[in-house]
Amino acid sequence: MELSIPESLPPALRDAITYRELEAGEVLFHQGDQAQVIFVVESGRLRLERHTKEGKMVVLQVARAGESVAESALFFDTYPSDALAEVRSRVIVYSKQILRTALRDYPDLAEDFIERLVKKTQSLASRLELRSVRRARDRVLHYLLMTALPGETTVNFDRPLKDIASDLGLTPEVFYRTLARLEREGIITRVRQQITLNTSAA
Amino acid sequence: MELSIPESLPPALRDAITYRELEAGEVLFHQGDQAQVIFVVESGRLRLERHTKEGKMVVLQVARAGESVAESALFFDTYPSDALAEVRSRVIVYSKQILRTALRDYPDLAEDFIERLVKKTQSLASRLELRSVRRARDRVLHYLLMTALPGETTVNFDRPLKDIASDLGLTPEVFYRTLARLEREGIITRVRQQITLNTSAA
DNA sequence: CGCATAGTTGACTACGCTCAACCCTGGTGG
DNA sequence: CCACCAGGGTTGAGCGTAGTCAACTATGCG
Repeated sequence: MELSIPESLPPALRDAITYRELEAGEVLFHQGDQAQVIFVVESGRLRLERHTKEGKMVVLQVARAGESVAESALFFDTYPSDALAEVRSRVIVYSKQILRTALRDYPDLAEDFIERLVKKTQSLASRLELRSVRRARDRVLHYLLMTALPGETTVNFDRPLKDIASDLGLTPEVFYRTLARLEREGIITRVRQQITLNTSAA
Repeated sequence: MELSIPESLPPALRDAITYRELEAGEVLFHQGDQAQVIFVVESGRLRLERHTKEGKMVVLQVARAGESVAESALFFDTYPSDALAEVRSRVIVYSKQILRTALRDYPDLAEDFIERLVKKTQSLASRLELRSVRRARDRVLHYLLMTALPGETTVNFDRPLKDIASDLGLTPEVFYRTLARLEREGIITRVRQQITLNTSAA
């Protein structure tokens, strides 16, 4: 029983599901909006971001197919961030009240939900760790190492580099420069949107 | 039924509880240690921190009485961070297997656990947002605003300022300087470990 | 073909880090 | 009771590096 697989869900919850299509760039919800529902990405890609009064922006999550979004709505009345589609996307919409009931009635579902949340906290903790690395060069390397699948040395980007830069908390200029420098130093090799780590990375 | 209140727990879980006392500075677990148990702080204060290879450190959480620690052990085999007591502390120790069973058997408990996790993700997201503010002055103000209880304008620190600085991702020197500057500008007032925001903060 | 957006590079600036010196406090022991 | 010490707190000076602004090229996409 998994939140992301409607067919696996109990009837009460399955029947309450609706869907929503989003064009690239379309906003799903805004920070502060009343939160009655939570979402799972069915296809495409959503970006959750927070904006500070000074105009700074942080990417909290990039949600791809199967990932859930706005679980915090279960315990809060409003959404804590903005969410928008980076590409044309389709999301599954779950009623908050019905989901809460289902979580109580179906231990499998609750377990799946808890696992999602635990992984989300892990992911956020990793990003926080990444941000603590000050030098752009080190941060980029750290990022590449954590992003490359275990055993792999190649990272493929399906989004513009400037978006990756903002994930990293760097300006695009600094990110480009840093990649160029790492390539000049022979530490990485770039082919289009694909980056390979050359040295035997620890 | 709350994880942090042993008396409220079902017998199977309540009987499996043990306790551990920690001196100030004592380590509860290290990053990478085998994770068989999770914890709730009964008294005192724990700090969870991650260390990068380059020697940088990030504080992931400061856990006080009632807060849970290392929930991720439920789904991972090892602890993802170090945990140590900042002051003499006492923690409740829960067996991971028994807790998992209890979460399936007791919806109230699962609900409490989910709520804890949701709040933790919120808290991590807030720290990430804080880190995205670059200027020390703005970051400190942001921090003071988010730390002051709603409606209040005063923040009391029960830990050394240098620890707060590291929470903020600033060196102690920069933090001291920034506080001094804000005080000179009349924006805050300091009395010992207590800081008051003067202006009508938005 | 033209426009929008991503990517790239240079030059300058701002600001946080580092190192270093010093003060102040509380605690310890002679 | 004082001397000493350790740690937190504070301030100064100089450096390194990420940010910013700006100009330009490359790459789609209508």
